[in-house]
Amino acid sequence: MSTKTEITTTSAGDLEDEVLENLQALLFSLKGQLRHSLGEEPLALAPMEVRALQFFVRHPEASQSDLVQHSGRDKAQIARLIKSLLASGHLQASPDPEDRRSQRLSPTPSGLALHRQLHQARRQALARSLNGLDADELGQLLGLLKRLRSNLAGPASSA
Amino acid sequence: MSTKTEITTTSAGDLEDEVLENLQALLFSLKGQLRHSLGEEPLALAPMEVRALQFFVRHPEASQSDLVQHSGRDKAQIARLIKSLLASGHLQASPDPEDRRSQRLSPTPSGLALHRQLHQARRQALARSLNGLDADELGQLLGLLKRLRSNLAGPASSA
DNA sequence: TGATTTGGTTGATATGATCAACCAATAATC
DNA sequence: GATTATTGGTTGATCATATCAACCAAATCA
Repeated sequence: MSTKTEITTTSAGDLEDEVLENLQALLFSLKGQLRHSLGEEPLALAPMEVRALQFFVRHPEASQSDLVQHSGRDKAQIARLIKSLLASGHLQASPDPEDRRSQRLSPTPSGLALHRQLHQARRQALARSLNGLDADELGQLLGLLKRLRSNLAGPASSA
Repeated sequence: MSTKTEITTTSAGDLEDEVLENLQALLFSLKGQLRHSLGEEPLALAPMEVRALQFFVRHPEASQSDLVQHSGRDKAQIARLIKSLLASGHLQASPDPEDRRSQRLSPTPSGLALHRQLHQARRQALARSLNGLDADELGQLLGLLKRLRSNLAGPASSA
């Protein structure tokens, strides 16, 4: 496997650049692969809806703002995702007894069923990309990714 | 499959799931960080335009379809990116002597200058996320990412 | 009580991405 | 050489993702 990519003509920082590009390319491919595994037939849910649903499967009775915090996404986006999931009947809402502004969200049976199905398919796609990695390497990868994330988690520099 | 490590607490696939989520979250944060580093002031170029420009800095005189192949993106998207870069004067086109349908694209001086500037800022953002990783770990990460990518590179299963 | 914060909604808009239809030049075939 | 298929590129339509700002009403603080 002579990944002689290039003759390290310039500076060492190019390695870092490569990390970025590989991350981007990998996620792009993975996205395609997911779509492929999940939806030969037109899938009912957009990817972000799937992820939102997943969150409420894992954290039933959570609120909308819980998801906002957990995901870091804009609350407007989350609001629309949830609206759509409620409309499609994959999520159900019950009033929060402690705060009348807010609702507690949980998957409906059909939401759960769909989630299980999607989960399966996602595993397949994922497994394909992780093919050939042993547990050690998987752990390494995960550890590295988490470190990168935590490096960024702090204050946004001057903000 | 080498299903030798079945003893895990929940199921082994959860680790894989975590990889996906960390990838997605990392790239999301990185995107935000990039925007932060690059454009306190409203940046002239959209992220994908930056990447397209980068390609032609690295491969001057390449054609539009070269970028399509290299990036795996839809040719319509590429066409619009290039159109915009030509309009903003960061790319210039010269006719391909061997094929009158196609043009050879290169960065203009201003394109080059902008690219250098963006490259700097990107390095900063990137450096932040890679903070604390030594060369070894960086190499590991890169190697792992490339392996994942190549796992997906093949034919899309049955399609 | 009034001021501020918080949970959520909505509108506007930019970007990213995909699909399909199409044109013109080229390459392939007979 | 005429016919056909392929290729490089363009355009339109449409969807998904994302961000920002304005806003409302319930909740909390002072």
